Amino acid sequence: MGEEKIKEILHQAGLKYTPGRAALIDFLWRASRPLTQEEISLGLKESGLNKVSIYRALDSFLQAGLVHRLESGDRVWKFAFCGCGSRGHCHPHFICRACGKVECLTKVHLPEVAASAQGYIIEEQEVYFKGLCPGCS
Amino acid sequence: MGEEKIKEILHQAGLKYTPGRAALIDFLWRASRPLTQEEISLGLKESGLNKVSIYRALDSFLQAGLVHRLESGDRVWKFAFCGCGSRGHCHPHFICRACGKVECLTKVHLPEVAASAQGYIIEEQEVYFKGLCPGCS
DNA sequence: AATATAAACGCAACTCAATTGCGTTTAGAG
DNA sequence: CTCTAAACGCAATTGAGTTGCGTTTATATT
Repeated sequence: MGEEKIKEILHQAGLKYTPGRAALIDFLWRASRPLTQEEISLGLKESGLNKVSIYRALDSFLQAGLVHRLESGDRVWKFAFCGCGSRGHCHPHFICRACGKVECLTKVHLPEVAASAQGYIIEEQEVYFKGLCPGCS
Repeated sequence: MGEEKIKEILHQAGLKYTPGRAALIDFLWRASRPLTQEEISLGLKESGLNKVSIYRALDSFLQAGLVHRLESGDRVWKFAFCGCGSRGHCHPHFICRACGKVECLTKVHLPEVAASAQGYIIEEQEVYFKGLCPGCS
């Protein structure tokens, strides 16, 4: 992602531009799938961004709606850059039980579920498919 | 739940009948919603079942398909007794962002999603609705 | 009923992702 | 250039969940 675009995104979110955060956004954007802090740390090794700083940056991105955060069954947060803007997850995710990787199924259309039972206010919806990915099946 | 019924369930699962496990199954069955280990410990205080024993019993129940296990966004396992038999979750769950409680939406019908993209083998499906429950809205 | 044995249990110690505290550095507005 | 709040790094802490290990107990078999 271009530096100018990243500056614009951070500015619009009310966050400061720093080399670490720019590298983080670019890395998430290029991955185009949810990543753990560990995966991010490995990928940004040369940038030297601290583990705590990564978590804090991701938290502020989350609050600003720049990323989605999800658990995929192993009690580890995964973060994905997402430009859809909605607070709820805009697309389902596929979790491979063999390699553990998570993918965004941006092309899968989710039908509307009329779950507006009495008194329930539904703000977000998350859908997970679990099984084997093409590489593992 | 009756003692005979519990004995039958445990026997069918190849597990021994113990007072602790019987109390655990009955408690989960009466709750009819996913509970954390902490909630279970509080509810079974008088039974004195140890935290580790609860986790180990729940794990064996999980393997036997007697319970479902899910994460509801706070990195804490929740376990629910479920007689549906399927390994995948047979119904969606509602998570209240205010009180944190999770409910099984057994009455909500999930439409089939044709997500059988090339190479993906889908074994389970989990659907979460997040928002406010009747008590918190 | 007695015995054998594998499962279940309790306690203490451990793991590890995530968070907190705190002092230092830096971005960016004025 | 200066000032201030945001961002950062390091070390210590938290807490759900797990592991090791010795003891107890359910239950099948003699």
